Amino acid sequence: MNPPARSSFRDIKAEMMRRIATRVWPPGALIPGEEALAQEFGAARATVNKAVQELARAGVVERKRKAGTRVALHPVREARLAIPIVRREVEAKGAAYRYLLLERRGGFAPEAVTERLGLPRGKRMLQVRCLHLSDGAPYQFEDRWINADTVPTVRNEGFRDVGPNEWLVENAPFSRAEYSFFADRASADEAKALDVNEGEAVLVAERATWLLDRPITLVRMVHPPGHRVVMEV
Amino acid sequence: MNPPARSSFRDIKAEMMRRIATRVWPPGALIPGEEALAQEFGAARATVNKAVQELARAGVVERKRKAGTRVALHPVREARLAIPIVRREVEAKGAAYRYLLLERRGGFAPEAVTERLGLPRGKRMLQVRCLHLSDGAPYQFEDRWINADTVPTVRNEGFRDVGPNEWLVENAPFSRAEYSFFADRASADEAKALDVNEGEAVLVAERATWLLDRPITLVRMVHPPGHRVVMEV
DNA sequence: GAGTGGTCTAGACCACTCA
DNA sequence: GAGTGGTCTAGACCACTCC
Repeated sequence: MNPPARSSFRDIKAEMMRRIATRVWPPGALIPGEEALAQEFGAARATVNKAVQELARAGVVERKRKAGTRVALHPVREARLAIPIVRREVEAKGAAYRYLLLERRGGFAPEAVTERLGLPRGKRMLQVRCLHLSDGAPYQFEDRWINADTVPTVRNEGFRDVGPNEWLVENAPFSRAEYSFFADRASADEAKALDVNEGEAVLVAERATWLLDRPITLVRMVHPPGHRVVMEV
Repeated sequence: MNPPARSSFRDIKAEMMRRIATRVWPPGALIPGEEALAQEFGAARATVNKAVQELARAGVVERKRKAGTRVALHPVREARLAIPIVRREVEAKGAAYRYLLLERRGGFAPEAVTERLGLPRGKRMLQVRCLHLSDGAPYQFEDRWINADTVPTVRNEGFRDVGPNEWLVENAPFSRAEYSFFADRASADEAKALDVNEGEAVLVAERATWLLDRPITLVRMVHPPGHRVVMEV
């Protein structure tokens, strides 16, 4: 008769989840309004609102003003990937991390780089190539172009002891990023650095970042064959 | 003097973001309590709370009772990837989708499959191999093993017109999934299906799903060279 | 013990959108 | 125009955790 005398928004959320999972509220169904739910659960509307908003954020329901809240027909599953600093990624696996600077030089960025970042052709940028090792074995080869206009202090950084990845996280927060994965064949340089055969299938992660509208960096991170990127769902 | 006369939690969040980005509140710093912020912004504490909670969820700040709220030292950036049905993925790009069943058969699953799913060796499963095309070109080759014990109705489904991906989404909700990416060389079968050379570098997505503790399916999805998985950050 | 965040309430006004 | 969700307020109690 009188369910939980006290309902927290978690209880309400859980009960709603249950009704959706057991098809008491089937996909596409219109569920009661916040006012009605508040009354049913004996809670304030704000409490119900918090519960339903979390369900909406998770993609379980869809909300529209005036139209009400519906159970999502095709719940959009979302995979999440934490993007740590490489050092932490290696250390999290219990392995010893080592960093090796291969090259640091200023020069004209290739058109592929400037175009990707929205910079003019022939722009001078800073290029850093380095290697990250896990227990002595190559873990990631990093080839990065940095826009010194956006991060002026980078001119004074040698990247001899600390990698550009870690340095940028501390010194150049980004507001926007584009991140993508693809498979590629290892170039001669990459093969040599990773100690694999040229042309081997490698996983490449590419990341471009901006601070507001100013491009910061474009990086190509190459992992040796067999490397897996694992995501949480 | 008096900034926004009316502060929404978005304004408050934005202003706090700005202070963190511009190092008014540097990494590791303790920021004012909710009460103080509420007074400063001329808002109720609940409003400030909502703003700060969103920053905490985004990993920008870390909160602890009694200890207060600190700017995160190493903001854990998170990339998100929507996992749509392949058909929708293709159609979203404005291309014409086509599905082609290559093979559907029952048989003993390889040990690699049963082990990955936590099933006994020599388990009989249903194997489905199919191809997804985008504007007539191979888009994804799918090689899937399904556990009919968890999804009995799958025995009556021929997968001639609708792909197992789409069918499972409608008929077998999963509660847990493991999702990973890696680069591989195209096998003979895969190369033939995707119309590329054998040994070419291909991007492989692998997904295993369970309903509670019962394994549902393990699928290997192979994309032709050049395919990019783009993530939001 | 005391301070801070976590949550709840009751009431209110607003904004969007459907009819 | 009217209904629904979005947000805000002022006040309150609680739970966790540091000291």
